[in-house]
Amino acid sequence: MTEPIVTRFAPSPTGFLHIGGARTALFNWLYARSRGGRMLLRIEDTDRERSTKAAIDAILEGLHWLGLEWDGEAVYQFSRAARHQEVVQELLDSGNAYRCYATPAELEEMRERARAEGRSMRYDGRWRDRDSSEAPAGAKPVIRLKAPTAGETVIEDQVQGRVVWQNKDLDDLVLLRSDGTPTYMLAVVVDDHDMGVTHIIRGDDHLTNGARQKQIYEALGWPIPVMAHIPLIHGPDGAKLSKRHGALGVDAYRAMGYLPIAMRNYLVRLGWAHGDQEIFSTEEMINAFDLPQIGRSPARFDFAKLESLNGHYIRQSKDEDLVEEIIRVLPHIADGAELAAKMTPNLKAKLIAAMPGLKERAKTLIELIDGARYLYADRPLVLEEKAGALLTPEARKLLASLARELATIQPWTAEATEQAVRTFAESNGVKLGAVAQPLRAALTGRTTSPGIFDVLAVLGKEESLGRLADQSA
RNA sequence: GUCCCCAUCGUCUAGAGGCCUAGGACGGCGCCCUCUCACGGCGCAAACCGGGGUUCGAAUCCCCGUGGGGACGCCA
Repeated sequence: MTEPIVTRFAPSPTGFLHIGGARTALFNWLYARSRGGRMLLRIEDTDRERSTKAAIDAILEGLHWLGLEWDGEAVYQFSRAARHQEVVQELLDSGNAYRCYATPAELEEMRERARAEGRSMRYDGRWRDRDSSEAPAGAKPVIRLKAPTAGETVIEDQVQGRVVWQNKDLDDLVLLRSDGTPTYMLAVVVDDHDMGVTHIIRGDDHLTNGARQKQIYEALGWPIPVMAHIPLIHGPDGAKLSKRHGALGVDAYRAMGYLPIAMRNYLVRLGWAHGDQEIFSTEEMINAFDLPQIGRSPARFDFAKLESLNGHYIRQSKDEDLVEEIIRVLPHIADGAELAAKMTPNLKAKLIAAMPGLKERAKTLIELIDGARYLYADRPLVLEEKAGALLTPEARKLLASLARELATIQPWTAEATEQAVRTFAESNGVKLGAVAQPLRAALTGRTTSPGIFDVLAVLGKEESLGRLADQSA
């Protein structure tokens, strides 16, 4: 038997869980689930200045919402500082690390000069072979890795393939800051090792870090995890994702009315494909997912496709489930409280009854809520501009006489009302649309509602006639 | 500047030397369905970045160019 797979998602809580992070989490989750392994969660909060509780909560909640559950307790990196320092001492003892007394100003000047002379801006190793006794009195050193200066560092990446760096191009990175706290580069290696992580799947902005981290693993004599660096997601314009396009927190996508299952389906197809298949159930995704099939070029974020997928899943959802989703999203959207306050069992039943007619034409939960407005809006109904235009004096007269016709209908069904309206239009010598459209406007206040016969059925005889009376008076 | 990665329709992608007059999906356009809007059905337009090789044969392999992207912090 092969060893169990352990993946991890390791966000830094300096902001919300953005779309790229969500995809990274999804890939880690899928990989672990597909091989019967585990996905761990580690919060990289060693930057005390920028890490916030709010960001941690947003990340945790975002993962929950997306249905990406991790295994075990979340690990907080900051709490492991003592262990990190212990490992650095080991490195110091084995001669794989050294104290560097160069000041920030000195380093800044060094980079400045390198830039001016067109050389790479690496640390030049000025304290690599100097003794601490040469240090200025009272100076607090950083600890740097004594990285190899010759040969090469190679990563056999599951996505990128074999990537080679000349060691002379890699400098001696800082392991411990002058205040004694560990840097990200060191903490990641120690934590991944201690947590038993076997596969590191992360954004390809970490590819160079991968090489540097491999040097730390080698200095420590630890086994190196399998790495997979996935391409970043770009905005519609091909540039780095900014707030303007897709770099919103996942909570923003929830607020826009997207379903978790649609998000997962959209995200998994960004940079990954399984033949021509577009729609994946979660189970299918898990079964088909693999690292080498991930493309190496960055993908652009496309709202239109996300929306199309979301529409697909809305249409496919059960009516009851959709109403539950609506209720669940209410606290997260503007004006949601208003509807939430009106959510009686009666309204809920009406919403469920209206779903079949509504879900065919909604791409988001928001559109669904909007389309159902005729069920919960205060009366008198406020008409949309276009709807108002439809209710000409002639149309109102027509509707008034239609109301008298409808009042005689015996079993109030969609079929019966349709028959009555058609007959009415015919006997008045007008097209069905000439009656149906003003009727929709009068009953729903809008022009693009569901089929008017569905509306009549859902509202019921009494309410339908009441509203007709309101608008045709 | 140095190092690294990438390059098929507008977008996501299929394609692992002949199956490609390059396939699917989203978007666009047209037609059908139809009480509106959608859904659904049918159809159309739309791509192998450029140049050299290798080969009987290249979207697929190699090199160069060009164009994108990422990394070069006592941030993560």
